[in-house]
This record gives sequence, C-alpha cells and structure tokens, in this order.
Amino acid sequence: MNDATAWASVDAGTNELFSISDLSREFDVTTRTIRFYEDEGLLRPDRSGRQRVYSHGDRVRLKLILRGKRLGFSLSEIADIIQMYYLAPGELGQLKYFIERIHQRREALKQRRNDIEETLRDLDSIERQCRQQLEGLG
Amino acid sequence: MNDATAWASVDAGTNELFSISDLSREFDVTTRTIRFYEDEGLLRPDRSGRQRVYSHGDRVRLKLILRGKRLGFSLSEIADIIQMYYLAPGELGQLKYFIERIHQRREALKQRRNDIEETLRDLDSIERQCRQQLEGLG
DNA sequence: ATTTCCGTTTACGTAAACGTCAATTAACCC
DNA sequence: GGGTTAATTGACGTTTACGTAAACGGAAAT
Repeated sequence: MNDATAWASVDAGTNELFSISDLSREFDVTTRTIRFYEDEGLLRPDRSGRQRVYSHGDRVRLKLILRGKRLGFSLSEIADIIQMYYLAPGELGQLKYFIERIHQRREALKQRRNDIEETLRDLDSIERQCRQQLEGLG
Repeated sequence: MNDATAWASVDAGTNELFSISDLSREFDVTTRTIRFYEDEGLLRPDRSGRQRVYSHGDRVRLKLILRGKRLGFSLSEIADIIQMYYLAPGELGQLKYFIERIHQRREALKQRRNDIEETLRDLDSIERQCRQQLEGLG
C-alpha cells in the first residue's frame, strides 16, 4: 500500500477550509488532541506558513477517527481502518488480501454489535424488574 | 445504593467453583488482570485460606466485565454498569433515578450501534469498489 | 526431601492518549 | 506600538490498564 497514492485519493468535497479551533469546536475535542492525531500520522493538514489548514477531506478523516474512538478502537487500529477508505488502485493479490481484511473488520464489528444487543436486552430486563418494584410501591 | 445488599443479590447459578487459572484459561485473560479487576472492586471472590475461589456469580461478573471491555468502556464505567445488574430493592426516588440511568446507558449503546452500522455500510461500499477493480483486472 | 506447580503479595515498569504548562510567533485592533 | 487573541513547538505530567519480576507459601509428585 503506497502512502502517497493513499493520501492522494482523498475526496475533494467542497473547498471550504477549517482552522484547528474550528474543528476543535465542531467536534468538541481539544486542539492538543487534534495535533496529537497528526503526530500519530492520522491527519496531515496543509500549512499556511506554520498554521494548519484543514480541508473538507481532513474533516472527514477526523470524523472517522472519532467514530473509531467511540467504538473503542485504538489509534493504530483506527489508522488501519481509515487507510481502507483511501486505498489506491492496486494489483490483484493486494486486492484479494485487502478484501480479506475487510471481512475481518466486518466480523469484529458484528461481534461488537452482538455485545451491544445483549447488553440492551439486559437493560430491558433490568428495567422491567425496576418497574415491577415501582408498582409494588405505588 | 447500599453496597452489601448490592453484592448479596448475586445470582446463585450452580454451585460450581473456579480457580483463578480456570477463569484465566476460559476467558483468555491473565491472572494478573483478574486480580487487578478485584483491586478495582469489580470482583470479590471468596477465599479458601489465601487463595481466591470464584463462584458462578463471579464468573458471570467477569463475563460482563469483558463484554464491557470489548465495547470500549473504561473499568469505572463497567463498574457502573455492572452495579445495575445487582441493584437492591430500593425506595421510589432511587428507582426513578435508576431508570433514568438505564435510559442514558441505552441511548449511548444505541449511538454506538449506529456507529457500527455506519462503518459496516462504509465497508460494504469499499468492498464493492474493490470488486469492481478486480473485474477490471480479471 | 526436593523439585514442581499454583497461587499470593508487593512493587516497579510501561504504552496509549492525551493534559498542562511555558516560551514563542503572527495577526489584528485601537 | 502596546495589547489582545489564536496558533505553534517542546517538554514534562497524568491516568488507565495492565505487564513483569521478586520473593514467598503450600500442596502434590517423584
């Protein structure tokens, strides 16, 4: 997986540009955090002089990072996942390997979804017990 | 929320007992980890002399902990969630507050489920693109 | 009796993901 | 041109969730 091409294929979106504090406000993360993600190679904004300038594509990446975080992925896993979004056209062997990775991700996600649904069922049953107690008191 | 009663209402299940390495093997976590969970108040096994002895209820608790981990919850959040499973019969105000907490948990879980389903859709679309490229090569 | 296994406690180490200063720099305002 | 405001780099600090090593205890096998 070639790095340059992977980064080149970022979707254009609009031409709107964002400052670091724009994104910080919008997504409620600190600027420190955003810079940290850059240090870790998860973001690569342009510069105007020394200042960072974020494109629509950068904003999408940040969104993906935060979604990954909510799902409990580590930053390196998130880097791995995000890479999938920006894959360069590759040769056959690569593509097959890549599809395999997609499958693995999918299975892991389905497992988590199962965990969630189990937990939701548990909460339902807990709540029912609660409501029964409420009736006993009312 | 009274601590003693919360712990008393643990389901009995069978009378089977487990050593720390039993659980370690079954759930593929180190004994260090299991002891750590105890330090953090998430488990409270009996003792036979100095050795820990785990009941069926302890095993269930460990299961809940690991499920929480897979969902990306911190240990203190997990402690909070597990507490819900072992709530003592309370008075009316407590119960209403408690149901409120259940609702919050539920909403957070639904949000995560949405994240998962978005990501699954993304993976579908990525895989489709992949397969199109494969056709171009084949 | 002595390895060998579990298990225990105590304590220090560590990686990840930021937080929190401090010391600049650059841009804008009056 | 002094003051405020937003941004930068660099460095050290912190929390969470364990890992790892040392030193010891007890029971079982050879």
